[in-house]
Amino acid sequence: MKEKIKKVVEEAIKNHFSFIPDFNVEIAKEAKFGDFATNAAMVLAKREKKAPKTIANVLIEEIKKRDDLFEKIEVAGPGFINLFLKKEVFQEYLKEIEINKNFARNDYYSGKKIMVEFVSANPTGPLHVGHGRGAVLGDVLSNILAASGAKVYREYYINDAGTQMTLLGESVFARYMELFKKNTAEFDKRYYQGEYIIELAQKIKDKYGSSFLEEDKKRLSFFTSFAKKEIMDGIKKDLNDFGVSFDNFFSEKSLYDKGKVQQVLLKLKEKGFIYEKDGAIWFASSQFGDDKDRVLKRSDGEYTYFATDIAYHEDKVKRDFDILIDIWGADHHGYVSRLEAALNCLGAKGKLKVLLLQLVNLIKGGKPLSMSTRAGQFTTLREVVDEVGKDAARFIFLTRRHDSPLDFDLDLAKKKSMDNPVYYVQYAHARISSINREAEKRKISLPEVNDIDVKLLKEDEEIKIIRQLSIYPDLILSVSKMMEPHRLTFYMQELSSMFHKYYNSYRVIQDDKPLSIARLFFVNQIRHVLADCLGLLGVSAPKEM
RNA sequence: GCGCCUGUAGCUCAAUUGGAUAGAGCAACGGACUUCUAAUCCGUAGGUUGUAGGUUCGAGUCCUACCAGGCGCGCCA
Repeated sequence: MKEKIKKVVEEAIKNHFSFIPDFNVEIAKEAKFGDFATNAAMVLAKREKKAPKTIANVLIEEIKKRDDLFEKIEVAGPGFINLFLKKEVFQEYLKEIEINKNFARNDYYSGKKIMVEFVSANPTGPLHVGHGRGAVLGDVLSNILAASGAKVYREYYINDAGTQMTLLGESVFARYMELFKKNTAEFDKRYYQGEYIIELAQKIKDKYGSSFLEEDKKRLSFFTSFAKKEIMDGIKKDLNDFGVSFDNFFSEKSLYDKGKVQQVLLKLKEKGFIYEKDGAIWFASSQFGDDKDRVLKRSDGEYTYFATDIAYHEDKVKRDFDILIDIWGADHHGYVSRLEAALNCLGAKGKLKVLLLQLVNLIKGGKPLSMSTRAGQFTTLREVVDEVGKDAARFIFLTRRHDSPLDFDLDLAKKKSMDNPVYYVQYAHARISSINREAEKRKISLPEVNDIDVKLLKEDEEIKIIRQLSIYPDLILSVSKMMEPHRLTFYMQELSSMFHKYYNSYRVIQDDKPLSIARLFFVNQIRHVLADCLGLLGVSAPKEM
């Protein structure tokens, strides 16, 4: 609806001025300011060197000439144009929601291929809550971009090469030896400490017995790959149970196996941005906006993580993606500029968009729980999901902007009351479903759309709710532009609140049958929007609670 | 020391991306179920938006400096 009004204003401007400025149409804060308001006149005022109110009056005349959407148009305050829509515009809008199943979709990213790379946790242990936040952000963002016409590809990058993997193998091996009482020394502090390492060792013992006690060159690589596969399977299961799926799991190791790392270094060298110093190989990233140059190959001959990451991102570019979205923990933010530098050098400037995730603090009994993967005292994603449920976990992860820290209150997430936003929203959906059941009981069913008398929906609350419904498509558009899915949860809380209020003041099913039908139709459009939005969030829309 | 993020009601957070009188929930108190689900709703209170300047018709939002907190600054990942 906002977009529609924006076009109307734009037409009016076109007719009188040679220039179309960047202006806003927004929902009015108060009833006396109408339904929507635009700042177009104020923005134009500067360029035209005229008073905003003069310009506003010109625009109003233009709008009135060509459109009959409006009941009243006024100039107010410093030069806002307040637009009062005719009630029937809103009333008719309900039919659009009902008929056009794609009413909340847009084509902003149409024709664009977008990769969203997220989670990408090292296969050295189970996912913790921080990964869960990234998983939901990536998953929902992907849904929204797809709703805006993009062809979205979800990928998980597996860091299955390098020292961490060796350490993982060694950790399991040490536990294995312990099971045979062969290792009297204390368990190395560098090793992964978690309980799951012992379980993996036990698994190997159960399956292969003592066959690894003898010295064997391939022994360690077996432990590494066994642990990696087991852990990765666990991660995939956790993600699956959390409603998060991927199109592809991309292996870092495969980059080495296919020689991609060497290739990309060669490419950078040909461009002349590689040099040797102190026995190491450096990339001149400072020439592309980074603070300083970075090492790609250490003096001991090992490639750095940065080197493989360049190779990986080059691979993404080659796969023809228009936009590359990476979701990282905020502790990696120092890494953004060097990767951007690399992509600039490779001719993919501006394609990368990194979203940084701040920490999740788990709160229980009013106190924070601390966590650290290495120390083995973390709360896993699975534990949280088992405790509060998938719906609550997903929803709460999206109640904050990604770059602000999130306090996740486990007690609150389980509470079945109005302070729990998940239930509040789901309850609205369930209540409408319940109204439907009551209607069915009384043999009231909805006729063809055109046989519904929407003019009966004339209460202020009804119009206000329809107005809120009408900006839902605009919300989807703006969320996909800004890449801020958390706005959806706020929108739904607001819409749910409006519905609950309405429910308490008006009866839907009653003696007046035409009115009952109109209102039944009305609340079901609320339900449609709630269900659509919950669907994008991957949260269920229950019919009863 | 340098860089990034954050700072809004007692608490947790919003604020349509520069718009009109900065809004919700929690916590406190009072009220509403013989009714389509009370997991709901209604009413009462709370503010120098960390501080000081600046930009303009207009600043919580943009710029500068400072204060406080978090994170990062390796030939680690």
